[in-house]
Amino acid sequence: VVICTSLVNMFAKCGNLKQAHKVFVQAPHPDIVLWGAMISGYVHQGQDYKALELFANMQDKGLVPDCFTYSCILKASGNVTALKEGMEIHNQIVTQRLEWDKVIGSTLVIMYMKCGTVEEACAVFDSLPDRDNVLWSSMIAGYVQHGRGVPALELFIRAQKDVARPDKVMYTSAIKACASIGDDPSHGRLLQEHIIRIGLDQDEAICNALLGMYSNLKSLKDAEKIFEGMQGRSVVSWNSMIATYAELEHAHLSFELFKKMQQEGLFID
RNA sequence: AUGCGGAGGCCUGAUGA
Repeated sequence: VVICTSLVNMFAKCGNLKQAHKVFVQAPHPDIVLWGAMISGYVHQGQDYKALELFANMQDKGLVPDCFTYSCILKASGNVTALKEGMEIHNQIVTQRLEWDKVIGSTLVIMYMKCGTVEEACAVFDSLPDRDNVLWSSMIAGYVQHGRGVPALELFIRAQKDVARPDKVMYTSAIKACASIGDDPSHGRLLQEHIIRIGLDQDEAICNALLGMYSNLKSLKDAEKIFEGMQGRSVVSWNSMIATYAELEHAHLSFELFKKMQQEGLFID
């Protein structure tokens, strides 16, 4: 069954769900890990309803979910905004006393945020004693998605004091928060200065996020500065800059950059 | 024993509200 689990995982992650399922149904002595691999596979491939269905089947067979299965299924519930199912699963988690698990905690927050229930997400967040980078950034990103940039930034400030070392993802979440705050670039500039100070200013994801931020803030000059200051520009950065020109009504510059991109021999997708 | 089968947050983009 261990080998089969590994095979299910491999086939599913490669996108071959048929083959994964075939191994899954033939596996001897199916256990919770095997089911977890299959459920995870469906979620990975965006088949969230299939995953929920499988989760129900698993419980009908008398198998008790563990942290891994719960985190997968909460992700699936969030993806399809199945709030009712998500809350039922949450209750079940509490009865099993697994609600303090780190991964469970952040997937609960993500699920509630995706379902539009910010209050529920906050309640979970507040109840957790240990908050890591993932939890904080999930929370910040959730607020941003609901257009609440100011509270998102306030969270970021708290997060910086709470966490040992804020990581890249946390900074990109904070950048997005700044981007979502109207047309006021001051927060964004301060954050950028900080990012330069800690030496993260050549990280590609960070640069792309900053570029996008200045684009949102309609500050073309700043966006160009970021783009030009980048060492390794990927297709993403080019697309970002081209889109920025287009959005800020510089169709000509947008096209010029597109041509330049082709000259540099980059793949256009 | 944070290792030896499965789990969590991040970068641009599509004709449109």
